[in-house]
Formats: sequence, C-alpha cells, structure tokens
Amino acid sequence: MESVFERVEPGARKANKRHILNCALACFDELGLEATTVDTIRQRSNSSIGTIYHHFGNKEGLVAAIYLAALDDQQALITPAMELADDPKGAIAALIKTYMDWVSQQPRLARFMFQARSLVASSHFKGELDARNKQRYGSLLNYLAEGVKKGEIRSLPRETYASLLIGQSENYCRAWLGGRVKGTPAEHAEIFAEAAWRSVACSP
Amino acid sequence: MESVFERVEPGARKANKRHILNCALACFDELGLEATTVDTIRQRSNSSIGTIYHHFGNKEGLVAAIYLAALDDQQALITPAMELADDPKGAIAALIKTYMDWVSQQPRLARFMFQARSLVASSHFKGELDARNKQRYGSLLNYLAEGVKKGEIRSLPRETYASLLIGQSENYCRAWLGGRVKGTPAEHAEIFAEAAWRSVACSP
Amino acid sequence: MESVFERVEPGARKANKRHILNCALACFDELGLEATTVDTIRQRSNSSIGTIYHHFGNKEGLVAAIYLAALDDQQALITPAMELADDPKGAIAALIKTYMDWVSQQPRLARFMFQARSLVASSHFKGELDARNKQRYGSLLNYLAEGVKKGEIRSLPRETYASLLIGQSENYCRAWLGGRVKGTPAEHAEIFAEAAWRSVACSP
Amino acid sequence: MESVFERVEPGARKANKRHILNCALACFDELGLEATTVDTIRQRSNSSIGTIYHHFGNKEGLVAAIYLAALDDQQALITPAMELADDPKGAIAALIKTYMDWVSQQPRLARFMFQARSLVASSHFKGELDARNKQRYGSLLNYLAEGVKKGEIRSLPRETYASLLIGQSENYCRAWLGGRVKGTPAEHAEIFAEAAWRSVACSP
DNA sequence: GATGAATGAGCATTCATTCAT
DNA sequence: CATGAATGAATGCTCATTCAT
Repeated sequence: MESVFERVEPGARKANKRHILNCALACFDELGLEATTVDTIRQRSNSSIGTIYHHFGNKEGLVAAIYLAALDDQQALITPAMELADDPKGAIAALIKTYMDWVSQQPRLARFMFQARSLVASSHFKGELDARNKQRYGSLLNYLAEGVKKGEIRSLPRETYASLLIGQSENYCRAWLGGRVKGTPAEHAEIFAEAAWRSVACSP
Repeated sequence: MESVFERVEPGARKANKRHILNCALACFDELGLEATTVDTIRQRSNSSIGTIYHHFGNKEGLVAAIYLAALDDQQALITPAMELADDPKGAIAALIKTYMDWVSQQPRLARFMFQARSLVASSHFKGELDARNKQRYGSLLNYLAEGVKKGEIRSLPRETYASLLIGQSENYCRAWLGGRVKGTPAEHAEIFAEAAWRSVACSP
Repeated sequence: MESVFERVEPGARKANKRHILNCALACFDELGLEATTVDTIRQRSNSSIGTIYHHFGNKEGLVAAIYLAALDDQQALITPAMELADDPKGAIAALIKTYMDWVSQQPRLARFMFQARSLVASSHFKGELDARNKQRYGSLLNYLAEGVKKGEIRSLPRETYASLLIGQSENYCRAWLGGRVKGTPAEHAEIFAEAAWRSVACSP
Repeated sequence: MESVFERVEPGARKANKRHILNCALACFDELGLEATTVDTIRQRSNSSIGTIYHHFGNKEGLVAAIYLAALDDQQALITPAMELADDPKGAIAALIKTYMDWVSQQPRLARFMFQARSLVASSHFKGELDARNKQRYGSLLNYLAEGVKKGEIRSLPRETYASLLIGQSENYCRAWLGGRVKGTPAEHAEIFAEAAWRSVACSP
C-alpha cells in the first residue's frame, strides 16, 4: 500500500506542505522529537523558517499534522481488514496482523507515533485525536460485546480488553523499533494474534 | 513495603541527597523530564544549583540516580516473589502480580521509569542498566527453558516471550498511569497473570 | 458631527480602504501600535495581506493614513469654532472646548493619536504633518500676539504659551483615555477653558 | 544632587546590576524602548545575556527596575521640598519647581519615564507602581483639601486638580525632551508655578 | 485589483553548566 | 561542602514585506 508520506506531487514547488512533512518525519526519526529543531527541518526540506510556520503554525502543529496523517494511514488499512472478518477471532486476528504489518512497513512512522502520542494528546489537537480514537475503537468494542453474549469471549472488566488484545503486539513492536529484537513484527504476527485470542477466548 | 523514596531522615539537613532526589522525582512527575529544569528542582528542594551539581554531576546523573534506585526498589520485590514459586505458572503469576502491585503503589516512580528509560539507556549509565537487566531477566528465561523442556510451555521464537508475558500488563499500567483507565493494575493482576499464562502455556 | 471613521459606504465591497482603516484603528486601539501586526488587521478586516499592501504601501503608511485623517477630522471642528470667537478669551475657550468635545466623542481616535504621534513625526509623512501643524497653530499665535499688544494677555516666553494653554486639558484627556479618571473631558471643558485663560490673562 | 544612576560602585565586578541598569538606560534613551534589544544592552554593558536575565528576569523587569528607581530618585527630591512649604501656594510651587528642575537635570531618565510608564503600568510591577503613586499624591491632596476649606483654593471636581496643577509643566517637559522647544523646564519653572496657582486659586 | 505562499533577518528567552568565593 | 553570579550557544517564533499567479 502506498502511504501518504511517500507520494510526491508532480507539480510541487520547492517547499510544499507534503515535502516539509516528509522531511520533518525523517528528522524526528533520526534525531528524536526534542532534538529536532525547526531549523533542522528547514535545512533538510530546503525551505524557509517562514514557510514552515506559515503552514503549520508551530512545531507542535507540525508534529500533530504527521501524527494525525499517520493515524489515518494506519486506520485506512485496519478498518477494511476488520470488516472482512466474520467472527470475533477473525476480527482480532485481522486487527493484530494488520497492525503488525503496518509497523513493519512503516517503521519510521510507527516509531514517530510512539514518541509523539503524549505530545499530541496534550496539545491543541487533542480534540481531533479523541475523535479518531472514538471511531477507531468503536467497532472493536461491538465485536467483543457480541462475542461475550454468544459465550465465545470471556466476560472481563471492560477496561482490560484493550490491553489484553493489543498489549503484547504493541510491546513487541516497541522492542523491534528500538532495536532490542530482530524479527519483524510481521513475521510473528500469527503468534501474537493467537496469544491475543487465547487471552480473551472462553475455549481457545 | 516502604520505598527508599518515602523514607525521611529524621535529622535531615535542608538539602541532602535524598531530599533532592525526592523533589526531583516530584518535578519530573508533574512537569515531565524535559520540562523540568535544574532550577525547578533547586526551587522545590530549597537547595542551590551548586549543591545539586555537587551531588549528581549533571541533570542526567540525577535522572539515572532515580532510575537505578527505582529499578532496585522494584527488583527487591520481584526476585523473592519469583523464588517462592514452584512451577512456571506460579513464577509468571508472581512476576506479573508483583509488578502490577509495585506500579499501583509507586505510580510516580513507575511513570518516571517509562519516561526515563530511553534517556538512561543512551547515557553514561548504560553499563549499570545492562548489568541489572541481565540479572533481572536471567532467572525468567531459565524458568521458560525448563517449562518448554517439560512440555508445559509452548516453543516459540525466543524473542517473543518477553512481549507475550509482560506486554499486556505493561500496557495496562501505561494506560492507568496516563489516566486512560480507572481500575488500579493491582486489582486486575489476576486477570493479567492468567492471560500471560494462557499466551505461552501448552494446555491452560 | 459624523466622522470619516464611522461612515459606512452602502455598497462597500469586502475589503475597501475605509473598512480596512476602521479595522486597523480598532486593532491599534485594543492592542497597541506595536502589538498590532499587519496580519491582525488582515484577520479583522477579512481582507488579505496583498490588498493591505496594495492600498497603503506598508504598515507605517496605514498608521499615517489614520493619523492624518484624524487630524483633519479634528481640525474641521476647531477651525470654524475659533473663527466664531470675537476676542482672545473666546478663541481660547473655543479651542479647548472643541478639543475636549472631540476627544470625548472619538476616544479611540484620540488614544491612537497620542500613540502614533511620534511614529508619524519620524516617518516619511513628516512633511504632511508639519504642513498641517503650521496651519493649525498659525491663527492661535495671531490671536495671542494681538492680545499681548492690547494688554489683555501676559507677555511670556513664546515657547511656553502652547503648554500653558493646552497642557492641562491634554493631560486630563490622557488620564481619561487611560481610565485613570472617570468624568469625560467634555463635562469639565469649562473648567479647563477657564484655567487656560487665567494662566495667560493679565486680569482674569 | 547625585542620582543613583550615576554612582559607580568602586569594587564593582565587570557586570553588576547597576552598571547594566545604566547601560540599559542609555540604550533606551538613544534608541527607544522597542528598538533596544536585550542584545544591544549586552553589548553596551559588556556583560552577557545570561547575566542580564539572571538579574532582571526579562526585558520588562529591566524596564521596571529603571522606572521604579527613577520614581524614587524623583520623589526623594519632591517630598522634602514640599514639606518645607508653609502654605498651599508654596507647596504647589515647590512641587512644580522641583519637578521641572529634576527633568532638566535628568533628561534621559525623564524621557525614559514618559516612554515606559504605560509598559510598567501594564506589567507585573503594577502593584509596586500603585503603591508609590498612592504615597506620592497623598500629601498633595491633603494640601488641596485644606486650601479649599480655608477659602484659598477653588472647589473643583476632585479629578481635575492633578491635571490643572501638573498638566502644563508636564506638557512643556515633553516638548523640551522631544526637542520641540529650546528653553529648559527649569528656566521657566516660575512661570509654570504661577500658572498652576492661578488655575486653582480663588484670588491669585 | 486581489491573493496568500514564501522569505529570512531578528528577537526574547531558556537552561545546563562552570567556577570563584 | 555550599552558594549563586556569570556564561553563551541554542531555539522557537514573529512579522513586515515581496512577488508570482
């Protein structure tokens, strides 16, 4: 799948928004969020301070723009994959596999998201973030509720499901992105999907 | 259990090391690692810039001192708890319960550790960190190896075990520390211990 | 009397000169001269950077345009009022009353003039300013010279008359515009006219 | 009289507070408040950015420090002069003469005060300013009240007295400081004292 | 005439760290 | 051991102005 972050507008002028966004992502990935200065991004994107501020308002706005685009990029894969599933097990497997595939293919974006999450969550853009998260987890909760009713899924405290399902794969992705393990998330996705299912299923 | 971070020396002078450490932790917790300046800590601890540098060398030294003490504090509970277990399932349950209890009782320290991990890992103190981590995970790996041999634990890629076992509870702890869920980690510890065991066990 | 700054052209387009001028005045009044950016005015007037520069050349030109229009607006009242007077005392009273009335009716413009005076005086528009000031004070000086000759007005150093006549009322206007006193200049105009006359008259 | 701003501490180190304050005043006077950058002051005082911020917090703090010291410097002359007077006329004359003398001797400080007044009044230091103003005008109002009771001074709206008394001399001082008139305030002080008295006296 | 993307010099301010006392 | 004045590189950001469309 082709990500927003790789497309290059044909008639783009020297310093358009997308180009700056791509360069900023590269800087954040290589240097970290704090260590990347606006001037670093200016140099890399070969644009000017003024242009960057003209388009993004401030550094936080730049981070939020990348974060929200990444969230959309990720969700654009997860939503259809989950809709194709025809039972809770399939839906959970689709969620985890698609997530781990995406991380494996977009390691820079994935690393960025872990870094930027708390910043965006405490920024001016919290509203936009909340809106997307609401939509993101809505369908999953429906699946679970249905599964519990049918006796396929254990009835557990509501607030534990998310961690039980995604905690393991997210933890592995963090480890991989941090260089602490070698195997890509994608190649272990089956194992993590299975473990997530076992964690919540009545009879695995 | 009483942590190092709570004891108060009776005849403590205005600015001893422990007092400064406690104040620094409070600042880091309330403001974040980057947002806390050495001067913030000076004000809060009612000491002086000179004294802080005298004791800790630099800001990184201050962070590392807290981090390593917290690691020891946590490990001082986990090690004996795991030693009391007599089978893999018990060891895993001990690990997870003790970890979630500790986080529930030391939320400030726990939050600090998530923040500071990468900083300490890339600092001068990396050596000390690695030494403790080696010891920390050594016994767990032995338990697992033994369990696999006995046919109690599934044979999976080595690098996936840590995430499978600790990922869910760590994820829940992060969520709790971030205010995204309300129930304390401690009160769900059984569920997470059970899920960890199901994830790796041959026959739950 | 209806000021230039309040008239609204019936078929006015979104961004005509007068509308921008009015918005700029409001911004200068609320935020101060330095704190108002060209972009602030653009937002308020719902026009565009390009249009503002098209009409006024630069920020200084915008300030000067308001300043000179305000000066004319004020003078359009003062000149005829002074011409109706038939002795020095009446002329001075007319000057002061008209001035204080105008300030009371145009507080935003008056405040703006105190702020902008030095800027316009050191700008490209100094010439236009000097021309108007010459005309403005010419007739007053004639009145005074005549009064001195007739023995009605004290003979004082030439350079003190202006301050003696207008200093008190101007000071009160500044205080009112700054919110330091409550009564409008207009309601005390008689007192200030009387004091000005006493200050320069041989026999009050 | 020797002002605070001219004394030089003998054992002063390169960049002490008073030296910085003097240099800042010179810069503000020559370039204006806005046009003077902190770096300008750093260069002139041969100190460092850090030192300036260490002592004054920010640019506004620097301005306030000069302003309040100037106010004290001025008041240190006015208070005793007014106390020596034995009737309202003498007190008013003392006030005006001392004020105009001070302006004539401290033109830089006086010019600075006109520039900085509104900035300080809207700053963090408003409280300190108000406290001094209260004390400053208290004794004058007592004199006036007494004079009104004795039938020496006209009974006028309370809020007009300050402008009637000080407006003319202040206006002349502004004109002199701005180069619009040549005679020093001191040399016309008698005239302005007389005019102030006439403005408020029952029988001049 | 109208628009707004692009520009970049310039500014206030922060902050970890040093070192003389 | 303790103190806090001094340091200055680094940073995020502003804003008047230009100019291609």
